[in-house]
Amino acid sequence: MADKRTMEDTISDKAASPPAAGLEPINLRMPIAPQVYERIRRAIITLAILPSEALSEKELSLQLGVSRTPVREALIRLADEGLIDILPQRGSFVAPIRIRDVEEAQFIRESLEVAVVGRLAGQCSSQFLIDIKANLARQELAVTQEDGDLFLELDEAFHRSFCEEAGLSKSWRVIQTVKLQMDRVRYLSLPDAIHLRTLLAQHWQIVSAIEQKEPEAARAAMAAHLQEVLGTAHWLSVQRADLVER
Amino acid sequence: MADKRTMEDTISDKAASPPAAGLEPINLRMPIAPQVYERIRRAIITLAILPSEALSEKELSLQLGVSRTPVREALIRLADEGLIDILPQRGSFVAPIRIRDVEEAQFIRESLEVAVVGRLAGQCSSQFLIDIKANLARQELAVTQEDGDLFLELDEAFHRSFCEEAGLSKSWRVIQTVKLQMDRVRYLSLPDAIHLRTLLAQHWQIVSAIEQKEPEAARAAMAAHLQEVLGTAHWLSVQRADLVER
DNA sequence: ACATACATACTACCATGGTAGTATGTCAAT
DNA sequence: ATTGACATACTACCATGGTAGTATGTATGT
Repeated sequence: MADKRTMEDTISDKAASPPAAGLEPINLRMPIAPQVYERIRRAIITLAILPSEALSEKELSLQLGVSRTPVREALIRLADEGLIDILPQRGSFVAPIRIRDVEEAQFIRESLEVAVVGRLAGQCSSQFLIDIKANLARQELAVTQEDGDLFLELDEAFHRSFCEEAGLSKSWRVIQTVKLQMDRVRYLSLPDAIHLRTLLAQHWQIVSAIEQKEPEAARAAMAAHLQEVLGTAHWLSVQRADLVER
Repeated sequence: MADKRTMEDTISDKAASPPAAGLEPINLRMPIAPQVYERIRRAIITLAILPSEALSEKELSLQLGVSRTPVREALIRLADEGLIDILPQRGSFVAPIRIRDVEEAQFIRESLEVAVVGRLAGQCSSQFLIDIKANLARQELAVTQEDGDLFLELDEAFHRSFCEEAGLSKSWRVIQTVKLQMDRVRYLSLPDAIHLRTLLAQHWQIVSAIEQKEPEAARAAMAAHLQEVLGTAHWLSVQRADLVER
């Protein structure tokens, strides 16, 4: 028992953890718990695991080829962040997409990120403007190539860079956490290329306002941009009522 | 082994978990992990455990009379919230009071709570105004009696009630989490009765602005109120440089 | 005096087994 | 058909032992 990471480098094929239903395998040479968290989070966000689906410590640990402890820790953290509902002694379940939760997540994110760009419009480095325009150029490409996943990645970096430039790393963590509630909605609306064009245009407006050093304009542009997701959420709540809980 | 909660109701005095250095004993009939979290959190906030002090899973589990598992889970959560630094394979330590972290926590809290009262000034129930004035009356008493702990408790309820009235429970959780970074500062400044009078006056201004349905006034009053803590933080960083890290 | 190897004593991390609690199906009694 | 008792199969929760990794003191070699 407890072989852990010894002799594991020898590529043993005995009990070579099953295909793992869409979960990529774990690297046993690095801290396991964060990897498990990341795998499950991605699976939920990309709807590889659907809302209300049951997750059990035991089953996940078998699929991932690790023990139940790191799985349990990952589930606790995901429950903290509202992606999972843990019912004591009953089971853990992927949280449904609650329209109410998406709205509040949006409120929190808007409050914070509007304040962040307000600061940035007052003072930011010229290098920051160069870097973020480079990012926007890549977003252009992603949109024309209709590469939704790439756009999502660049969008994440776009928003994160505001917090980084302002020296507000903890703020980004909060945003990132509440954003999880919207990410499933965003993922569902990805295929819509027209929608992506809209988002990109809004990104440009935000950057312009910052460059012109107009805090109020920047705040307004960011608020308008972030409120986009509310529209798609309501749209999905009728279009995909099977996934979204009113 | 693994006696858990069986035969534990018989008041056995064998190995009756030591005095526990200021940590109140655990009720083994209720979920243990949350209780452990709460005990350690309180001990850190009230500076019963000082910044940079080492915490070990094993020692805490012995003091509290529980196993290492719930202790470990509590420490992970506290690390998530920034009250503890976990250095893998080295140890866990109470996070120092970093002036930088206090400032960012203040930024996050202000951004959120200003937005909340802005909403409330637009629309709130009359019952809410009655309840919150009752709270303020009790705050008056706490101040005149110089009962700092009671004031802190009422202050917490005061701020929480805004989020509750607005139906923003998740927002309160975020505020509560970042507030942890300031709580140690607030705790240090408690004995100052004059300071408490100032805070109470600010509370009244906020409520008045809401009652008059003046969102901008309410936002400004809340912002001014929440910025108070920054002053005391900087004051403490020279007065108690032993506790506060610049 | 000053590096360098090594034993020792910690730590967090992970694996694993046992326990109470909950849901559900089965079957008898009404 | 309904209800209630009970066996069964789960679950999350907790206790505990083993492992690699890190720090530190202590000799040993230069």
